Order: sequence, then C-alpha cells, then structure tokens
Amino acid sequence: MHISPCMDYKTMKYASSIGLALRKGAWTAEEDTLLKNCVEKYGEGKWHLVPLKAGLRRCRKSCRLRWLNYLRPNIKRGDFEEDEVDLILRLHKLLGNRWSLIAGRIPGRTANDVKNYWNTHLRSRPKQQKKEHQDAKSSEDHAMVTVIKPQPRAFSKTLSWFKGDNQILDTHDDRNLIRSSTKGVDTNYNMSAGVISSPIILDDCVNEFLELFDEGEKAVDGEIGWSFDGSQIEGDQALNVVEQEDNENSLFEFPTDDVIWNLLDTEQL
DNA sequence: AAAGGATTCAACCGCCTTAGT
DNA sequence: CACTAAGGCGGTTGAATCCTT
Repeated sequence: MHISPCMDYKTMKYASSIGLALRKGAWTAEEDTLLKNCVEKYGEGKWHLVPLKAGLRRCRKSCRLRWLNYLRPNIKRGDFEEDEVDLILRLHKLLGNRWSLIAGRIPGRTANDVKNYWNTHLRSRPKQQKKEHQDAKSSEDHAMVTVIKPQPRAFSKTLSWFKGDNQILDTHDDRNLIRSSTKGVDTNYNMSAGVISSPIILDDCVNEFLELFDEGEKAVDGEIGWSFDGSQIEGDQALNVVEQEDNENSLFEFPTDDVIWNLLDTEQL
C-alpha cells in the first residue's frame, strides 16, 4: 500500500485518524463501481467529498481523474480514426499542447487520450514526413503533383479581421507573411500564390477564434460530425464531403476548415 | 521458448488559477 | 490584500504489453 502524496492535508489527517492510508496505483473494479455509483448519485463536482461519499480510500484528484478518463459515459475507446487524427493535427497546430481544449473538440476522447496519442504517434511525425518527402523526392525524377490539403482559400482583404482594430502592419514579400495585431497580440497569415492560409492565431486570440468556431458549428449543425452535447451524429449528414481534384474522398472530409473559412467569408462586406 | 528492448497508456505529480474568507 | 482550498491542467512516470532477436 502506497501513501499518496497528492492527498490534501485534511484528508490525510482524517485518513490517519481512522487508521487508513489512501490507495494509489491501478483502480480495481470494485473501486470503479463505488466511484461510478457515487457520481451517478450526487453528480460531478465536489471532488473533495467524493472519497467520503463513495467510501473510497483515494484522493480527490485520483477520483476526478479516474472518472474523467475512464468511467465517464460516452468515452470512446480504441484506435483514433483518420478524421480524429486530422483534427488533432490541425488543432495542435492552432493551440499547441493545450490538450483539454483539443480534446474538447473531439467527442469521446479525453485530454489524456489525445496527449498520449500525440506523444506516441504524432510527435515525431514531422520528422518522418520530412524524411518520407525527401525519399520520395530522390526516387522521383519527374515532376509531381503536390496536393496541399486543406486547400487554402482566398478571402477579401476587406474582411473585418483586417480592418477596425486590426491593422495590417506589414507585408513581407520575401516570406509571404501578413501580420495583423489586436490587443498587442500578433496574428500571422501566410500568403502564397495570392491566397491566404489558415491563420496562426496566438494566445488571447485563441479563445476568440474558438468562440467563432463554436458559432460556426452552431450555424451548420447537422453538417458537422457531432452535436454540442458531445454525441456523434451518424450517417451521411455527419460529413460534408469535399471532393478533391483526384475525385477521391480525401482524408479531409471532416469539414472543420470549411466551416471556419465559410464563416470568415461571411464576414466579407 | 526466453530475454530484452520498445511501445503504450493509466495514473501520478506539481504547478497554476480561481473562489471563498 | 493575504491566505487557503479546490479544481484543473500539462508533463512525466512506470507497469503492462507487444515486438524482435
């Protein structure tokens, strides 16, 4: 039996006063049942009371974590699907290691799942991709078609993001970069071949961007792959399939970017 | 079949933020 | 304003499992 250092002082005092030490390590089926029954009876939250109410010799954090990562209903198990991986890659590019935010947009997946998946499958991917790219380049002498997905979409520079409080600070012709700034936070747009790619939104802008994202989801509810209670929408309506030039249903059937960019387009004046 | 290295993922740890006093 | 406790998060660990030799 281990003593958990994560226990609170009062909990520790109480536990020792009744001759108990808090458990740590793998959860047993019995503990799971106790925790599940407790949360179903009293609801989520008040985690400091859960060990007492459930009769568990676990600290509040351990209970919370076990519920969130394992016992909560609608948790999806098994391998990540292509659209989920795609979404993780995109959101990570946007948000960095903010796993709870990323997981919040992938129904049934927990922050721990996403983090573990990233660390085990995706973290070294850029290197691999670079290597694969170099290998392909060296083995392929002829010109090849490069499909860049998602396809960048042009939008008007009259877009309000570029007006009002935002200012186009400068345009780096050499780097194809446009920077704008709101509240002292830079937002970068990579320009290439006359179109503007996904914005690299930094820090405070992330929340605004996600709110915008949510509004977009509400606006097109039925096309997006899940509803806001976290449940998955089944059937054809769950996907807004974008046919690529090669007439294949691509990895990017998931319509995230379309939603965002359609939304952005609606801001054109 | 066995040993040992690699991988996976549940769980822990410590820090930060927030709310209450 | 300072302090305390709870909630929440990302980073890390280590046991279990898988894979290779």
